[in-house]
Amino acid sequence: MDDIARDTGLSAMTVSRALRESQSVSAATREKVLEATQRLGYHVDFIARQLRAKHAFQLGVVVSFRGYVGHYYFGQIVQGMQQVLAGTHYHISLFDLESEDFNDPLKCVNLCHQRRVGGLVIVGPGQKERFPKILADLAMPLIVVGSSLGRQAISYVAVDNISGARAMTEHLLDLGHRRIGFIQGWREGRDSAQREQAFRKTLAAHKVPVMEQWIGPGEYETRKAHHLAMEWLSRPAPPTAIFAANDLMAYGVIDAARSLGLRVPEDLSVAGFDDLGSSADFVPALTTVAQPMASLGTVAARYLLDVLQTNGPAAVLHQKLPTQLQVRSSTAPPGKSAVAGASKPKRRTSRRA
Amino acid sequence: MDDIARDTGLSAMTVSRALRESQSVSAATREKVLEATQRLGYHVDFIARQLRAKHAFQLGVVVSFRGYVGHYYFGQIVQGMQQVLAGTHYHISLFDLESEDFNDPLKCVNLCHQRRVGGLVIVGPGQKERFPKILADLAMPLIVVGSSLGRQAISYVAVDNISGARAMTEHLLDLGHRRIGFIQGWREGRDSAQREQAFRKTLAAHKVPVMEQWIGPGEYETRKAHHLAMEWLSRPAPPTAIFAANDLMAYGVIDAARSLGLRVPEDLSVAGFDDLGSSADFVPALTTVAQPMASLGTVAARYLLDVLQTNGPAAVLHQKLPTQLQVRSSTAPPGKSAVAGASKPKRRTSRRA
DNA sequence: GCCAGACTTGTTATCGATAACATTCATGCT
DNA sequence: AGCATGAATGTTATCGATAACAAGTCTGGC
Repeated sequence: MDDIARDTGLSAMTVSRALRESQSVSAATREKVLEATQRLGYHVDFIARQLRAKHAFQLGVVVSFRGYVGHYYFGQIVQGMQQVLAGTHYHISLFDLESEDFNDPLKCVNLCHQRRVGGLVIVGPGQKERFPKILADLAMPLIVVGSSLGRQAISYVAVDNISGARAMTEHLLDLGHRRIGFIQGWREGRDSAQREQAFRKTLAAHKVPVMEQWIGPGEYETRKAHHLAMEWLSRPAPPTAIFAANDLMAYGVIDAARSLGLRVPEDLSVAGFDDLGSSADFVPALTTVAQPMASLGTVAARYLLDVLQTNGPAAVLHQKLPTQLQVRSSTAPPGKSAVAGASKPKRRTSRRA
Repeated sequence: MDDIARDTGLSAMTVSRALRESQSVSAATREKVLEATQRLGYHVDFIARQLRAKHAFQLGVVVSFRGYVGHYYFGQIVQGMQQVLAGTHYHISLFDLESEDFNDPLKCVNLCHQRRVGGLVIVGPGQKERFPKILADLAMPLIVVGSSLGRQAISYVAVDNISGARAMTEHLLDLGHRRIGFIQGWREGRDSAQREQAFRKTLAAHKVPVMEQWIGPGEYETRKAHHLAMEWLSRPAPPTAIFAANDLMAYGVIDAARSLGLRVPEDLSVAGFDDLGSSADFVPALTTVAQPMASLGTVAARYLLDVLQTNGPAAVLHQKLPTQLQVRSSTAPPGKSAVAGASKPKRRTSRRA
């Protein structure tokens, strides 16, 4: 600030230049300025810089606080973003979908302009329908994370549910399973539907019949999946494998199997989707499809930064990140005994962790 | 902006006033201004307002992205903060403990001044040692969330581990348990130590001997607790109840009991600490100590807002929030059979959810 | 009829950094 | 010598909102 200028006998302008540009300031002057800056403990005021630059060096993350911030994924995504932003001047600002009323495009625009947010990351399910219209009003780089939006002119980065579910289904088929159940997630979200479709198509491609009685809703909830699995497994001739649309439901299935005296994976193979942090430590360790959540954040942040730097017309990014099949201890070839039903008691063995 | 002023034939000042103050502007004028504001799609520029007000209407959340953002609690705390901030103009900005180098007090001050952060919320373990010094340099309201700092002149809000662990221990004693194990969390953190101390003291107060062989380290990890419980439970005369310092470890204990053919809670009572979202849905539903994580955020945000509004010298807040005992299905009076050991197979019953 | 006091609106200066333009000074060329 | 060139620095204006102060208007009371 002016103190530095006075201290060094220079003008504020020169100080400003010395602190930013490498050209057009003599080495001796820069030296002096830097020294004084250190000594007086000066630091640029971002707000003022932002006002002049019409730019706040901020990326907004729009998220449902009520429904999603407590979620495991949210932190992962933010962490991925931060990795990209660490080297830059950019920061992350959180916007609450509920309290800000992002349903109203006008308010949304207001807020972003008010805060001079450089770009927006929309996180979480259920946003896809309303954001197209908002974007039209919003001359702002924007990317939706976690939902694939189809062919719309909005950028998104999502996880490739289809290849992930296909890989898992093939894994179960390769093990020899032919009687496979599938537990669905939310009906509203596209993710679960894609996983289910991939499951069905992969079975069909391998000429394995799809058993409609073993496809049912679990809403991504442990408890609902538990109930469903109890039903399936306590009837005669139950499935030999169950593929749940997320890990939490897989936990529920495993628990149901146990309370019926079935061993996992000997009597029933169970597969999930997500690879939650706890899934590797679960007993038995869960076979699942790992979602690259941090990478979602990384890609989103990098995209916005790119767009902001080129400041040309924003290229639309439609990216699906590959999943990774994590084969652990909850899946195995089907045992002969399982066909007989669930009532027969078995000897219990300790499981590999 | 000026457009509004021109449109309404008023001065920018009057427009500014009409949009903020309820006094000192005539109703007719305000009407006109608001109408024009709507029509022209105007919105105040926060950056400019901030520059003038020397104040950014932001609370910084300092958190270890690497270690804590993915954690379940983080979202809860942020959610709690947002509840308080929803009615205000304040927003949440995230600062990464790692990439910002908050170890260096100078850099920390710089950053906060640069961003004009109004107050700081420090989240996560392990901050207590270094922040005192930083605070001295930092003329900024600050509160540490989740760690009790003892008698230092830094505000904190934390969970009352001691009363929580005492309540749980008394619950187990009330049920009739006398052979109770305890699984510790991280050695470094104070939380686990406090829970353990409360456990020991409560036993002592009830003249129940503390069994050192049934107190062991679990590091808050499911798997480690699983191993430890396997060891304890496969020996003769095992404990009839195990109190784990967090829920994840309780899951591990329940799993260990099951793989040894023990029923929970009939043969072994298991208690946790945290009340994770999944714990109520776990089968059996977990008896645990609920931590008011969202309240931590709420209290922290409210404290900072208070301090910022009074702008007098900040009163130091040392608050411990009460926990709540959640009695569910994983604890019960000790069965007679448990004393005999773990090898005898039992009939399996379905459990209450 | 005139003025105190309340009410409403306008003017100027400011927050701090910096873009755009102006100025100074030294060097090298004809 | 005289002037063009360019490097280094200084001046002014600006981003947009608003605090502080100024001024104008209206009311009622003497």
